[in-house]
Amino acid sequence: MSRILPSLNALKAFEAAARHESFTLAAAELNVTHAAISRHIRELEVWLGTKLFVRTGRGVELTEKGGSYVADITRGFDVLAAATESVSSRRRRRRQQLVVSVEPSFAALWLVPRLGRFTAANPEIELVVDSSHRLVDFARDEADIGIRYGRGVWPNVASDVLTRTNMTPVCSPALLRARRIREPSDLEPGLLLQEETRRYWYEWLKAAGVCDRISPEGPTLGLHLTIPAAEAGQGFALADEVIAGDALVGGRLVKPFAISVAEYGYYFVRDAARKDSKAMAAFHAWLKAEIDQTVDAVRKLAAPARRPAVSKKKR
Amino acid sequence: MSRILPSLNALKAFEAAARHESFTLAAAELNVTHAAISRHIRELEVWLGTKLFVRTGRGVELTEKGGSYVADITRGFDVLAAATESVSSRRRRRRQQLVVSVEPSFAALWLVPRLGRFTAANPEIELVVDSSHRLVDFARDEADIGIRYGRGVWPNVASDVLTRTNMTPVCSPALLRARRIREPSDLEPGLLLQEETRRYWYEWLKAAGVCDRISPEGPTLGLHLTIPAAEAGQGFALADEVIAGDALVGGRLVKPFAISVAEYGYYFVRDAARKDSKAMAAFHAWLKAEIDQTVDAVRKLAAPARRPAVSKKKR
DNA sequence: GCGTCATGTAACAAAATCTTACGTGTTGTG
DNA sequence: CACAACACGTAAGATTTTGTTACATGACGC
Repeated sequence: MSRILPSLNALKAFEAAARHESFTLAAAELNVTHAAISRHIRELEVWLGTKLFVRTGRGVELTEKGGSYVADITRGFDVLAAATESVSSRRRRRRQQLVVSVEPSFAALWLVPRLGRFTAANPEIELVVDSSHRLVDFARDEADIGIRYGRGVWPNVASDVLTRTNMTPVCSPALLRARRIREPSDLEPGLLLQEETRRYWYEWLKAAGVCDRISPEGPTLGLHLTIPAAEAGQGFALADEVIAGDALVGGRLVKPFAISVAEYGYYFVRDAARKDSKAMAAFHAWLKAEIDQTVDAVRKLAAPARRPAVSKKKR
Repeated sequence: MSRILPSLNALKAFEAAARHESFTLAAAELNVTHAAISRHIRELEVWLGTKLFVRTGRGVELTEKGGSYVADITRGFDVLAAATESVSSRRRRRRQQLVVSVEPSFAALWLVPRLGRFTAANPEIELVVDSSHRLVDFARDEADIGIRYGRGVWPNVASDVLTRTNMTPVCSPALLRARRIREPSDLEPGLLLQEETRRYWYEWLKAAGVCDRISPEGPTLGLHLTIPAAEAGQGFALADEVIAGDALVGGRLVKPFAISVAEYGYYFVRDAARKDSKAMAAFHAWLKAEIDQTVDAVRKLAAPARRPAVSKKKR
């Protein structure tokens, strides 16, 4: 049989774009920009003399021919992949290790429940989660990247915002009903669950206009405990859409007030002097998508004003 | 399924090398140098962590794993190719046209009988054979390339030697026996079949040391007729291993003398100012291989001293 | 013993692919 | 209805991948 094939890289791009019906998502999966996918698809369509996608408003849909083509080439790629997997003797040892330094609360409450999705999509990357309170020192630590909560400006590192957050108290619905709390001034100091630092509570109480009258006096727990404690009805925890996202969406926590401190966010932190590996880029893309999904889900619960998406800094 | 694949270009290189069990032949098929194939194979072996070939003395053999891998990926490529062929609406119109200017004799006696092999291997190239006696003028003619017989030095064109040849008389075995011809001086002038020019006969007769006594007086035919006439026993035609190759190998013609003029050859002629297209490169590679095959077959009939292979000029 | 052949590979060149930056049109939201 | 956000399109330049050249090495044939 004649073996005329277009660029196989273009075929990969097409298969991913067809599966997602999105150039943007295909780009994220293949760790390239949407421009690269767009270019591959265009050239493939010219080469074949066949339209593969119809460009709808903000997206694309497969044409009939595109649909049958992707069904067929998917089988071809599956055959190649199965053959490759069965002959490869170093596939596991080929796995790249990626050491991620995260705060324990973020690890426990958000990252670890989601890691299965990352590792399933990226079996070639061996993720190592390094729980640490302190900012990673890339010159000394083993970590490749860090995820940190804060203002995003730290010395000697580059940081990309993953999402900006609104820091506000959360509590269980039962506690809210039982204590008849309607205003910040209704808060009882002994119910304000504390982390290691009072700083954040002071900031919020000030934003609420009650910092001169109320000071947190609840038990001091780690953040990874304040949220479950709040879920158990033991008080109010300061939290944000990410860290409390699952509990908020699940109805185990609610936000009693609209007042929030919008100054902090989650940041993807890396060594400014170092080129991103493919694994780092893959993790970053996955992480961003997952965090965005969490935040969107929370923001749909009660519609506060939409905040503009923060554009990505240069890598 | 996990979809981890090595470089698909490397897979293509591997498949061709495995099919030929030769990096050199795979390179010719894919229009690259053997170095590119070697590099792809090495990187594929590293990536997989598996040896695909055993390097024997002057060649390679597939390992067991290599053999099963190529069997599997060939199916994958076949699926991709079949899918591509069924969806493509412009495959024929995608065919590149390649206009080749050749001398009528070469066309009739050598090229046309072989063209099927080229077009079968390169269905995407539409070959146009332009028979012409004169050297192609690339500024005026439609031709992309030319094939010419001569010394290889022409103005305004670049030429690559396809093969150097030995010009010598050929005749049918029956004629040889009937006329008891053992020496050049035994030749009868009326049996020396002529083309448009006597030049070549004079050169050969001089090399044979009989030019002062013998002059060609046979009928004047075109070269595309002198060979069949010689096959029919009507006389001696001046020919070479290429043009008379099929008849020599088939036993319809023989070379009565070892004396030959080695000054001429077949040349691949192209516009020096123009970059080769893939089609041109493909045709050149195919042509060279076919001509070499013809010449080798003739030279095996009666083993004259091996002539050194002429190295390829810079493209 | 020497010439030829096939593969190996470093260094450099060429081609392919990707990114950036901006544009365009559609959609969603206030 | 206006404006912000989103997804795709594409030119120009940057980066990566692939190919070529030139030479090396070892095996094979004469």
